[in-house]
Amino acid sequence: MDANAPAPWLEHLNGEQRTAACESAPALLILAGAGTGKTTTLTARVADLLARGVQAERILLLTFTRRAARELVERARASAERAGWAGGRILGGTFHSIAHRMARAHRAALGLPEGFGVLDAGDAADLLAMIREELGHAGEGRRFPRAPTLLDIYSRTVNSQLALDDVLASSFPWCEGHREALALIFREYGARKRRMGVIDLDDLLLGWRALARDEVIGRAMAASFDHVLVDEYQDVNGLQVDVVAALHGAGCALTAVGDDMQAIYGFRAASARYILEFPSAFPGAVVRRLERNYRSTAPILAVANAVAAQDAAAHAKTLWTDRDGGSPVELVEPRDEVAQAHAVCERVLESREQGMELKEQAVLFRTGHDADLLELELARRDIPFVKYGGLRYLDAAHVKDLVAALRVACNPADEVSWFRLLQLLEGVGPVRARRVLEALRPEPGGAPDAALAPAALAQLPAAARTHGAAILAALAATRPDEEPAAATERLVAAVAPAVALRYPDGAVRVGDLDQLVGGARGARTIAEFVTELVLDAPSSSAAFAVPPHLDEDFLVLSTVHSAKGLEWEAVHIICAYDGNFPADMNADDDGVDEERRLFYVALTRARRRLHVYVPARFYHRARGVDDAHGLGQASRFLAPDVVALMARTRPSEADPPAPVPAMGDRRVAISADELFV
DNA sequence: CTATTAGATGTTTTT
DNA sequence: CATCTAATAG
Repeated sequence: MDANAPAPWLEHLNGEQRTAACESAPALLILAGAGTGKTTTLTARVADLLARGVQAERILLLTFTRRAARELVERARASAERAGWAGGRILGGTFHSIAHRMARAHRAALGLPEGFGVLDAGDAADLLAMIREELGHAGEGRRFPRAPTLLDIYSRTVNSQLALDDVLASSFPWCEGHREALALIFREYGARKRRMGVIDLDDLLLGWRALARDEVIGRAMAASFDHVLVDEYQDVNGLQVDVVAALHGAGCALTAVGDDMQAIYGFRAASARYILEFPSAFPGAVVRRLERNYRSTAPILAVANAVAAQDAAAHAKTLWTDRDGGSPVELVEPRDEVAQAHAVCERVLESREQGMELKEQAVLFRTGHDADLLELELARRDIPFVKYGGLRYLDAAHVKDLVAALRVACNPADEVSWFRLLQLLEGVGPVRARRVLEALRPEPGGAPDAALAPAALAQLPAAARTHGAAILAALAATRPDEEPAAATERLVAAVAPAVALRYPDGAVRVGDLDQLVGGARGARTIAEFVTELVLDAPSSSAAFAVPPHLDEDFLVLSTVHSAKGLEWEAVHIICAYDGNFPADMNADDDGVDEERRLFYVALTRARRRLHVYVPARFYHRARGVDDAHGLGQASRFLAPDVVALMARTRPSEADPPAPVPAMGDRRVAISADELFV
């Protein structure tokens, strides 16, 4: 490539970015600090590959989220098209979604039935809960890990590829006494999944690795790609590295991009170790660094660098910028979380007055919970917002109910979904659900069949028969290969009356379900639609303070984890007190290092304005219950040398005058009519 | 057998 | 607060 006349897709890159984008070594590691143009460089590299004649469909792009995949693929395609390239589709997605694709292509080799289902975390926990109960660990008086904890242990064991003993000793020492019982449960869990014809998220990775390592299949798989590019490599775990290594070993060129300072998924058995060991794991690998930051002002970078410097083990990698000026980072110390919510709102509105759209501002926090009070305050002030992270759409009980129906429709062997669906009916608990299920089996041990409704309905209490009959009829009428939207519509109609009855706010929930019908329109089969929901769960739809219109301006609320890879003009980091940030559940040395990186990620999301809030008092319980509170210590990451770089706003200044709610248009009902209906 | 209640308890982050 | 357990009412 002629350096004097760069190709159009390389024009806007600086020297270090261009070198990285055009590197032709078979293994390349790009160590890219926060805001150094990582995405730009990766995009340019893809465009460059296309220009050099690599076929689009022979490029595999692995990213951490679907959103990132879409963005990268679109940008790369756009710049390649501008350069006159046309045609071909880059294969891009998360490890899990690509793994699913591979599993579908090699279903038989993996011993999976047609239309096999993928359990999300909630389903997996339900299945584990079922086994836990059957094996008699439910009410035996002594403490035994609950289903979500069981899933944590299981998942961590699989993803770290360590023996159960080691995982228990290092991460779940309080469960060590249950070693045998746990092993038994996990074995049964595997057997049950096989019988039900389903796999979980971890199985997707296990399956892909098995395929990639197979003499014949793996070779064919690798032969279909020339280049594999992996984004956010600091957050891969051992399984994912195995997959990538297998492909590379069979001839695919490998590009990894990441920043060890931003490794924040240790709880998922990811480790920055893999990015640091990249050069020795892939001999001959070329390493390129990007250190010039284009995102943030100097004061923000200074704070971020000072926090990063607290990590003794981290690479000395100081970000620099030649942008001068910028307002100092503000450290706000409100009296308590109520005052914090006020302080955030004041600053958000002030920035908006100065022309900064709400969308250009974000509030970041350690846990979804941290934003509770703020959400109330935003709602009170009519400030629209969207919350990412925390509760997901798929976690809502009624959505799970419908998904259970969809799953049963394309896989009658899925007993966990049957179980859930049946308990939606009035007067049906675990015992009756089980009896109905037995009545639905054509023969003992066989898969339940919705067509056997008459016998099953006899097991239901009278009140549940109408709804039960409607649901079973809708299931019996549904074919697995049917148009997903039509099937979803029918099932929603059948399930809706039961949902409306089951939940206090039933009407709202039914409305939610109708929205799913629209979502089904894009998918080819029901099974595919459900899998899409699992692998790319829409983030909470319920978190709107005002009705959502996508073109409307709204403030972004997000966990730091969900904010990864994103940036805003102004960032507000709330609840930065010790015990929360770092979380004291993560207080061992490795844990604190990871929390520090998390804090670093939060700091480096900001372009021009950054505010860090440390409430002096915080409540142990969300609100109202009692007055128990702790005295907040500022996060240990806000060490004196860090604070010295910030502008402090003391409590008295941080506390706005007591809020005066607008009372002008309020109405208070004094009628007692509702008592006499 | 299920629904309802009271009381205890735990409690992140995500594909 | 949400979720689970145990005890009791229907």
